Amino acid sequence: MADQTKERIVEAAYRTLVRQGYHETSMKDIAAEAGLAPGLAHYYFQTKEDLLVAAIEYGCRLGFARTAFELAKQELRTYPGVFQLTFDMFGVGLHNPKIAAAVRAFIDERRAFIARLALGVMAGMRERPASSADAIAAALWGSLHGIYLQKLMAPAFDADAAIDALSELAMAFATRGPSQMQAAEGD
Amino acid sequence: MADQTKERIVEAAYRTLVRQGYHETSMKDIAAEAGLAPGLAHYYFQTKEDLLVAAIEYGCRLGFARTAFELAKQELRTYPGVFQLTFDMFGVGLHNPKIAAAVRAFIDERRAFIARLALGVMAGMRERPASSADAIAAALWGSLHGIYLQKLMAPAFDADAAIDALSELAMAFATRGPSQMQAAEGD
Amino acid sequence: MADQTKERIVEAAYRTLVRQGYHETSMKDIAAEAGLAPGLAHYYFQTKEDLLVAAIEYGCRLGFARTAFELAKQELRTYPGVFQLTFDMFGVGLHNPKIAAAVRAFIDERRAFIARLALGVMAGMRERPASSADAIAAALWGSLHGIYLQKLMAPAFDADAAIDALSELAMAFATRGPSQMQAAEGD
Amino acid sequence: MADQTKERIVEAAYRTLVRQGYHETSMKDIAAEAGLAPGLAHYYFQTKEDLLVAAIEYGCRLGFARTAFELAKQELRTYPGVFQLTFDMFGVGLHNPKIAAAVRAFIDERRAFIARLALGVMAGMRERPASSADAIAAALWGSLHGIYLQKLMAPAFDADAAIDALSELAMAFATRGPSQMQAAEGD
DNA sequence: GATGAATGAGGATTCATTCAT
DNA sequence: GATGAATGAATCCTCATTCAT
Repeated sequence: MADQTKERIVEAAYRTLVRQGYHETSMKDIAAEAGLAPGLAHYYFQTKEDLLVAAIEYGCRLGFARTAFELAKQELRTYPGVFQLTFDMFGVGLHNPKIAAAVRAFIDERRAFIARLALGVMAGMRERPASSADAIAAALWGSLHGIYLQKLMAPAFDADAAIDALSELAMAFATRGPSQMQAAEGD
Repeated sequence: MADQTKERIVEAAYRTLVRQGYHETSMKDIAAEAGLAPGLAHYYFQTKEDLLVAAIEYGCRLGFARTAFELAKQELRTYPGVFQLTFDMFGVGLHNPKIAAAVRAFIDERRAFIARLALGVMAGMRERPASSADAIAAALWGSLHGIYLQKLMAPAFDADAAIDALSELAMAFATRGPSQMQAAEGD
Repeated sequence: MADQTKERIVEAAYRTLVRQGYHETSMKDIAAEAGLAPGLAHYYFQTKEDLLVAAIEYGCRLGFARTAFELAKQELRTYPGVFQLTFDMFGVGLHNPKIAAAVRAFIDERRAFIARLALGVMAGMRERPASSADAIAAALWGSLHGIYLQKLMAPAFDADAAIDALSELAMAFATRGPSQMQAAEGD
Repeated sequence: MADQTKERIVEAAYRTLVRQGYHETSMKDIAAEAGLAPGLAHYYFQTKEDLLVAAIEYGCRLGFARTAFELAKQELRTYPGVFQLTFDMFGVGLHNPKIAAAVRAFIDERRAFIARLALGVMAGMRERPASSADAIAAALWGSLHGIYLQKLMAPAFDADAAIDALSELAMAFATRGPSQMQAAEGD
């Protein structure tokens, strides 16, 4: 029962945070969304920060665990809330170490996943790329999130087209023959 | 004198916002940083939002107007404050239309710049890419900002390597011969 | 306990408002008068306006429910605070719809009471007056409050004498025979 | 030229005060309405209070100097602003001696006028009234202003009917024969 | 475990007033 | 006389947090 209540608070916090953002969400708002007394949130979570960390984790549990570019498009459509909250948290994390840690963990987890994909692709490449799988993963992660960001800021933005373009870039990279430049040199 | 004072406030606002973030920065803080009376900030800017918009613009004026990937690396090193503030603003803009507009303007301006670069590159390509210059610009903008983001969240993160990787991706794309896949098919 | 506290705040608000007037009374003043924390007044009343409306109602509860002219004199002596607050509120209500509503309700209630009296008197009159009971009630209400007003503005003003004069007017009206003018004409 | 500017400020103050009320009107508002610099009002009037007193006097100069009940009705229609400002000032004057003095002067002037009317009427009465001309004037002044007040608070209120009723009362008084009650007794 | 009243510090904003130009 | 920038105190209101019940 205790655990159920705690979960209820976290869920309510997640919903409210996605809707209103960190600074516009009061503990009272969260308690009200959960249908509980204002003081109770503080029984389970010492501070607002602690509750926020839990809410981020909850948001991560919700989505995430897909594959490649095609899935990225679905992801954005299916769990827009996760991204909204994530970006909101980036801002907070910039000035708040506790939140920063939670956000960092989230970034790392996601990038590790993409790094595994990158390693798989690189394994099949004729020519070793100069960049490490890690750096490539970072670039791809960054690209995807930069696209999500643009979509959030301007809902009319064509995120699918951007992801397709990114995919084209990545495919050109993965499937390139002997570098054209070198080829030209070797000519 | 009036304009000087206004500028002084904007500068102070910029510094304070970069250091502490929007919600942790009070108008009083800004006035103190500028060495002026608390009420004065409101004399020049009706609301905190208005001052923030001016600070964003100031931040933009500060940096920006470079060229390609190599310059991106320098940019990040030279004006990390701009990016920090920008990401902070993303978070605020998610829930605040006035800020959102300022951020959107900033995104658009930068992406247009990259789109011009992309067009230049595409002009030299043997094979027309399936994606539009705009979509490619969006993908690249996203990629760069995603990388900046990771750098901000984890200062140990090797942004240069990630940008190099991205550059490799982009070069592979720009210089690819007849698509390998097609080539293979055509074999 | 909650209700008691709320009542305590309203009482304190009433006392302070009577003493200092709406605009010279801060929420902090009221809380201090009640011996409570500054934030508490806002816990029970969302805005200063809301608390003011409650204070007006409280002031009304305090006095009011008497009979005729003789009682009006006592009223003024016994509850001068109610009238002071009322007139203060007229001023505020002139520019503030929420307060205006409260004041209006107060006016209507009092006038309805006087209208009942007027109806009783008129029932006993030989000659139907040209004016409606309502208009007469309005005139009498106005008269009494106009007198209160003069008393407030100049404490030396002889309100009793003015009420006596009004009473004489009203009695002359209530007890008049066939109009003298008509009588003279008819002679 | 100096006098013209001063007058311009007073006029602007009057208009603004009527529109917005004392506490919602800032010195800046008044200066803006006059099309002058914010600091200038303080050159001619040491404090906001002083300017307000001048504005009240100006308002009085504007209207006022009519005759009896029929004129009272016109007055209300012709100069509603004066009354609005007057009542607003009553509220302020309740807590501000300087304003109170201005308001008191205004009351006295008006009542003296009505007292002269009352004396004239009483001179023609067969039977000396028990009340003094002064007390009667006070009652009538009160009545008229009470009616104005109701009109201001509820524009739909039929002030004309109320003034007619008051007129009927007064006429009954002025034209009564030997008091009915006494007459009855004496029967 | 749960409630919600109570606390008090802090924030944005307004404004009468002053003063150098 | 006139300007408008500058001051800083004061106001309403919000909210994380505590605590008695």
